Amino acid sequence: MAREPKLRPAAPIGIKDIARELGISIGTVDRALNGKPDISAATRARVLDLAKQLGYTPNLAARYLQSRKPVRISVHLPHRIALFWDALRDGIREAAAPFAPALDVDYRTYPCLGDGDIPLLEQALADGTDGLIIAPGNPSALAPHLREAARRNIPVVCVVTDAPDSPRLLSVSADPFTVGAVAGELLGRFTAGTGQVGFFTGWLATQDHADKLRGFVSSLSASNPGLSLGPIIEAHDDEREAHRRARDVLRAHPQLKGLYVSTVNSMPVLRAAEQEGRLEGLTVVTTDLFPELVDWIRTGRVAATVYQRPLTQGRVALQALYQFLQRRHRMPDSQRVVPYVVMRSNLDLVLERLSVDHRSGDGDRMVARRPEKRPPAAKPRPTTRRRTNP
Amino acid sequence: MAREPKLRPAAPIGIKDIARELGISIGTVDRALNGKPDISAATRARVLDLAKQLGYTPNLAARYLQSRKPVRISVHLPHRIALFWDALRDGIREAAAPFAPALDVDYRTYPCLGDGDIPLLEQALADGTDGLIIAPGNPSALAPHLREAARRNIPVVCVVTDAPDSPRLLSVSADPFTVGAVAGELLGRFTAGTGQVGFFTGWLATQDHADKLRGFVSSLSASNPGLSLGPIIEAHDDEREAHRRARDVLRAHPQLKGLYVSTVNSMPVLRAAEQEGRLEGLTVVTTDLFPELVDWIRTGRVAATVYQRPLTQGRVALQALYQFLQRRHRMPDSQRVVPYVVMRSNLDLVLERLSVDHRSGDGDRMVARRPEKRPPAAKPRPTTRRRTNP
DNA sequence: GTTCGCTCCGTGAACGTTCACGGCCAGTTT
DNA sequence: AAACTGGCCGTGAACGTTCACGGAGCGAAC
Repeated sequence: MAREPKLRPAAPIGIKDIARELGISIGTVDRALNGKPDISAATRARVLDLAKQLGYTPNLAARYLQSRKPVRISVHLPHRIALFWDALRDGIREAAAPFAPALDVDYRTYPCLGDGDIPLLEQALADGTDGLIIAPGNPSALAPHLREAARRNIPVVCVVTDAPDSPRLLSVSADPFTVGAVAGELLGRFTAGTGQVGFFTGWLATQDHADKLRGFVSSLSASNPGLSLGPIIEAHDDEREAHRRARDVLRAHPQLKGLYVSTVNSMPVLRAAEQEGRLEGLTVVTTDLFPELVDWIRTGRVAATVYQRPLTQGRVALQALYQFLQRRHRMPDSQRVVPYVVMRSNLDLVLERLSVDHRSGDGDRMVARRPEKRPPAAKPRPTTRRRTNP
Repeated sequence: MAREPKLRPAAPIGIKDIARELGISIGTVDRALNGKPDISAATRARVLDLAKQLGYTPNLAARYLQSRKPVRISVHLPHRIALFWDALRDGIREAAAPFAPALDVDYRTYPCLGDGDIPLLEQALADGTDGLIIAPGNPSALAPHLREAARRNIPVVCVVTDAPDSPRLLSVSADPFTVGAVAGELLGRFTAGTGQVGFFTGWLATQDHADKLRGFVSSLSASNPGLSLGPIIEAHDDEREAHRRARDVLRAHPQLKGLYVSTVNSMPVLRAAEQEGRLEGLTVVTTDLFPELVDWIRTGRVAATVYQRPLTQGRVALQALYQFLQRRHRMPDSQRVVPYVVMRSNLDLVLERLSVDHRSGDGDRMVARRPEKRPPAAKPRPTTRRRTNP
């Protein structure tokens, strides 16, 4: 354990080792390994065999040094809701940075989920790209193009949403069932007594939203037998509709104990509850995080929000894709991100992490907006320190 | 937007561009840039100037290709508590994998936090290492060695614990104040009515534990004015002592409403509560996650646990260190990881992530132990899918 | 004046790949 | 028989660095 001169990994075997062993030239080995023409099937097989047997792994440094074209990854994401998708793009950017300049990511944006992604995908396939990161809004319409990508050996990673019936390398998402289940458990444990809770969603026909509802139901009464699911409201991503329906529902259910707003934009519902003077008696849990919500959490009007961590989703997606492109490493085909439970006590920490990722850009997205007004639960200050245990 | 042949980044300038510009040889430029001897101060300055002016960045691929010695990072972590530190090591391993074989991590283990790390550090400095990841158990005793490392330009990253008064590149930790605050908020919101809650810790003299207490206090009554902090128990990381003290405290405080166990090993306290028949009336929040705890959460006997995410801490630490070693990129000197709130509803998802990281090894750490007995809240099954919104 | 030593600098060979080029040998066409 | 074709393969130059070697210049010691 003391000296041990850290024995060299015995010079990993390279292309020329294979050539020497087989008595052929390195050019031929190159052709065999990279699936190029101008080589007989027999020698190709021999090379491939020996390469596998010897455990050959290409030296990526040398490869990049030679043909200095970087790996190209196309990222196709919607514009709306900007805050969410921008964070996702940031996560990708952050994860891609260490690999520059061997990796070249280009971002393309289309207006709205499921609307305009197909032409972009066609174009990327035409222009030639090495890998794709997309958010399939309409999996069935996308399917033929994904099959085409698979045929051409272009790996595709799905983020946030999934296209489970199409060929794709893997999908990254905050498991919607768990997101709903966490919201249900929080609401169940936060709310004392008996009664009903309301569930706001976008479209129930949407897979993700339906999963959230199932998760929510599965844990709500398990956590608090006194609670049951009351009204289920589809807001259709429309501010005015959401506000109107929220108001109506609150009036129709004066006994409502809690709300789970699972749509991206929870503000209309929150404002309606406030205007109806119902906030006192309601426990509210929302989804995701945006500037307007920060203050509601800080003041406790929203008890908690379940954050789907777009930044992390982006990072995981890019890393998985790049690892596959470089060394054909294949991860489990469903990477599920653990959602954050964000409450008043950890809000600042979450926001800190969010703003940190903006060294390169605009910088003022979530945090700067609300300076240091409410002292966010006393900053830690140094005291005596001795030893520490996790 | 359509054609755009993705203009090449105009061939990043290299060592020979500088040489040509200055009318000297690449060997000299190399000596200047890498601080080697055998070069006059004048030419060195000229080269350094021009390099900065031209924005020269070394081609890492070429560098690695040539002098194929990898970057060496030494990781010094305790053995106990194995589960926690092993997970941390796994996080490092996982993050280091993409950079192999240009990165060579060697792990050294000492028995217990703060006990035996110093000789290891001395040895690593003597053997020559490019960077260090450590968990400073006793910052003041470590200080001179950290200064020595700084003098030799060897960057040091602290994980889990910190040595804020010594020079170090940065520290990664789950902010203990927030960990305590989250526990306090959960306990406050989970517990109805009025009364006292107990706080179990290791040593209050420990910085981290004291911070957790402060965080806990700051959010407990803010979340539930009816609750106040009752007994504070130091268990000194001793199973028997913890069990005995827990029993005594429970008997002395028959009205206790809740418990927060902030020590690594919460089992003695939990078992004492069970034996005393007090579990029904107690809301229990713990810290971190280990196999024995899984069942307690699943059955609801433990309401939630605040998980400090050693895996993520390891990943962040390694990435920060490697980025600094390669390109001198410097991140904020305090990387704070957002702790997970783990409850019954997301327990399986967290465990899934944990077990996934064991492709390479033993594999059966947390998950395999408890197969599929209790159906963990209905797996999602496919239904109709149309479009999706985050 | 030769030898030695020292400082500073240029030279060229690696490192593991990729790729364009050209060569050889079969078989087929003029 | 010469010329052409196409399949298969070897050759060698790059890619941007690092590093060992050696040489030019210059002053000091013999």
